[in-house]
Amino acid sequence: MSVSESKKKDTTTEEKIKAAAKTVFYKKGFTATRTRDIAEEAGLNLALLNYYFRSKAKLFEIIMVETFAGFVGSVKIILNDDKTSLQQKVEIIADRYIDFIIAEPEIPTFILTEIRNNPDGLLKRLPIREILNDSVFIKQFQESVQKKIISEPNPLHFLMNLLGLVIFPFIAKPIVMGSRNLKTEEFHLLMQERKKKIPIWINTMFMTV
Amino acid sequence: MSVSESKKKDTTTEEKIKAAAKTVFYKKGFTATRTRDIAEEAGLNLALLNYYFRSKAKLFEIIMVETFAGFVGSVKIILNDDKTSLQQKVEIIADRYIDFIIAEPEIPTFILTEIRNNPDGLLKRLPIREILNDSVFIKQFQESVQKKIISEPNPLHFLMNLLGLVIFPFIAKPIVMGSRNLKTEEFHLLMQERKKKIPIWINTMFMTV
DNA sequence: AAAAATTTTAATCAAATGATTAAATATTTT
DNA sequence: AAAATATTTAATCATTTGATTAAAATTTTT
Repeated sequence: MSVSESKKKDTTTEEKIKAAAKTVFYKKGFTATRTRDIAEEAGLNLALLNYYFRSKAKLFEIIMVETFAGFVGSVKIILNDDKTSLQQKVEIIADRYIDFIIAEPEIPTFILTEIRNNPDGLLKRLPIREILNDSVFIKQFQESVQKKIISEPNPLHFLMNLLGLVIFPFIAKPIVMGSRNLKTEEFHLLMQERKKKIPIWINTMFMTV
Repeated sequence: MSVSESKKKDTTTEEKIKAAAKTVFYKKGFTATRTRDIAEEAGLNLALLNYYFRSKAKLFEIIMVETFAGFVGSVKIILNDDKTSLQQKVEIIADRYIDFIIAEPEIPTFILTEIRNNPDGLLKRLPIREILNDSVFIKQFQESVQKKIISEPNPLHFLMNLLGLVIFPFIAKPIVMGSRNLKTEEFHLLMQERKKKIPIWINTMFMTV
């Protein structure tokens, strides 16, 4: 009573289901996960999924939007900070995203495969184009191109390269690890190295000075 | 009779099924494709799938191994050509792979997601580590490191960057296209540009001279 | 052409799976 | 504490889906 709003349990059933759904959906994708997997992961009765969320699709929808919005939203904030330079933005993105993906390694593949399965559904709701076009990043990029600080006029190449350098190794993780027999810890060290290297690489690729 | 070995039909039923299976498996992955999808795509009776291939899993297995072996095999040949320099290898990989993926745009995501679903199964059969370690590429790379032509000692960074620059834009294609409202043709032009740019980028990233 | 072998089809099965229901249990309100 | 409300459970349904079967059609062999 005194703690008023909080429930007895530290996590409510609804939260448990969402957490379990995230775990399973991230790992297996929508079609490959069975509602029973989620129930089991949560340690709950199957019927509760349909009691709290109306259907598997609805539950997935919620997880998907949250995940995707979080992922896009955090880049948006970084790209729109007018107190950081282009170079600093690259450093921040490399640093934050590598940490983020190490903590949630399934997310990149999850997002990419679910967009493949349903490209329109999500992309229409997330106005990526507007976010990008109106961003401080784009302004800074165009200025730098004009001042000939950057040699590549197309910001898409810049972003594809940056995100490719950050994200691709995680997507290809099993191959990367298999190609040199790495343990998880060694793989993570490699990725930590990249936090410092990626900004340098991007610099030498694009910056004329 | 005279044309001896060839059948009346230009494509046998078995081939039709395999072609249809490729199309559907590539687009949707193993779990999300129903055997009925494949039958429909092939314009054939469902029971034929089990007549020619024993099961969905067996059919998938065949497609998967062929695809993966083809993909890895072609890099293997390029990496082991002792008549080409490191720089030439980069040029060839960028050129060939971008053309290949434009022709078969679903393959990268297909391979990546299926490895995620079953990392051991395939990677154990494809000896990536051996292929890489025994390659001419690795020798050339180590020599270049010793001669201080290359600044980065770890070939994994080199390969991750190269393949990331080539493959990532295709994996993220819906996002890339959405981010600037590109038509497929414009996206392809972007990728064609990258054939020339990637070798230059890799050079400026890694080569000291 | 008849017989044998192969290929294809329609119908059906069995298991998996998303969803529902009605009853049981727990919690909150009165 | 009793009544009302909310949550949880076990059992079950209906659909989907991979697989099988027996018969029909086609092709090959004799």
